[in-house]
Amino acid sequence: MGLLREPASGYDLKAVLDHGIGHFWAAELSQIYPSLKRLEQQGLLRSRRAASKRGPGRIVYEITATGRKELAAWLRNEPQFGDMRHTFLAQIYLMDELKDLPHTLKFLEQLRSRWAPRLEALKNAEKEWSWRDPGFPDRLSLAAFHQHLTLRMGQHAYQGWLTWCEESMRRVRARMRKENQNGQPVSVTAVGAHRRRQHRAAIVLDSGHRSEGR
Amino acid sequence: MGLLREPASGYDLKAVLDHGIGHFWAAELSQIYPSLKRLEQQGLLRSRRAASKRGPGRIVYEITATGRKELAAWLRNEPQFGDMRHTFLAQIYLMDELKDLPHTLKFLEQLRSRWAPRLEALKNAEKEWSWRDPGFPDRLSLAAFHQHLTLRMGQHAYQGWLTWCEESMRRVRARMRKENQNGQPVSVTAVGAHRRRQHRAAIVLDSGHRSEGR
DNA sequence: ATGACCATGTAACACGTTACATGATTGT
DNA sequence: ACAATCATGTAACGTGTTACATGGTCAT
Repeated sequence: MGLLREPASGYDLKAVLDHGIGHFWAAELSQIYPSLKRLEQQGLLRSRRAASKRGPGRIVYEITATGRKELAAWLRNEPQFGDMRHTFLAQIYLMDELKDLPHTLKFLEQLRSRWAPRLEALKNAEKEWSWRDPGFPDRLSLAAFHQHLTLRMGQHAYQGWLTWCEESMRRVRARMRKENQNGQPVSVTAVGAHRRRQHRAAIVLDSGHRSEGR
Repeated sequence: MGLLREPASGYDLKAVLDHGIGHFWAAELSQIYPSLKRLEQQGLLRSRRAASKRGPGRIVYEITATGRKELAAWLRNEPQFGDMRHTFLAQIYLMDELKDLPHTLKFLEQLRSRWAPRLEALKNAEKEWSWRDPGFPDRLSLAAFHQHLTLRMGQHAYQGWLTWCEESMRRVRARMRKENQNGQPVSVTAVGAHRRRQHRAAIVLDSGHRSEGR
């Protein structure tokens, strides 16, 4: 709920989630539909039937007064931080196991080629917005203003990651050059040996071998 | 698994997760222990008993040859991206509902005061590392090199978020000034008056009500 | 003696995903 | 005819969290 201050069906919601705010929230239809039903039963949403051009009848939900109260209370809560379990970082963390810097480099390139287009997409979204909205950056409606804040967050996040990617790729390349010159692997100090004993947990394998994270 | 290239107990693992690499991976003991057992049964880990100064006997696990093969295979997979469900962004996205820019500002301050110390912690970790390791940035062991990459990622990520925080706070303040000039209502909220109920109110659907993200 | 830390585990529950199931309409 | 899109749902499964259960050692 919360997206339902304007009426929408479960299907609509999925579209918003995928295209509008995909960079910080996602959900599957199989999760959305039961949730809508439960929230309606709790009196936080109300629904009505509506026709549809193609396909079966839609069920359009909207937030109730009670729902708004709940929503406001939730918004006044302290910020809630998710768990950020960045699997690809765990992969890099352990990637020395492969002793294969070219692979590390390739891996970083893959990260870049995922994020770069997403950053572009967010920038384009902003640009298009600025065209169609006359009071773009400074005279947005309150709702649009808050939405724009989250859009900017996405940009800063992707930008940071991409900067890191470039830095890392430079460093990996430098290290590869050095290895080639010496003809020797570089390892001098076993950092893990003194204080920074860092091990990597079972969790990595628990997460299974799925190749794509959305 | 994967952290177990050097032997460690479940308890050790938890400590590493919390202190060493908390910025991209977390797990609870109640998840770790069963996982270790299962992975041992699958032949990916082996265990032995060990004494402990305080408390009961430890069970120390270590990766097997089979486990290393699995690990290498996993590392050669494509990067796996988690879902990044940033609840706090959803809160901001919907925060226009409150019509209370001072609250938005306070919220952003809370974000900053969470991230700023974490960025500092990562910078300090790097600085201490540079002291105790003579070949710090350029002559690290292969393992340490990869670990350092992930450390840098944490820094870039927090840095990006903080930059966004500052930008956003500037914009919110500017908007507040403008509202004051125009004589438009700046909703006055009794800051202390709200009870901080734990809410399962959920933004879009029902994201739970965890108050802290680690 | 009290609390902090070491150390291992189980049970119930919440959450999310994939796969399955159904069926209409529109464009090629 | 076939694929894509609209539209709603259920079932099985896997993973992760909280709460519960147990008990030893060390410092104050």
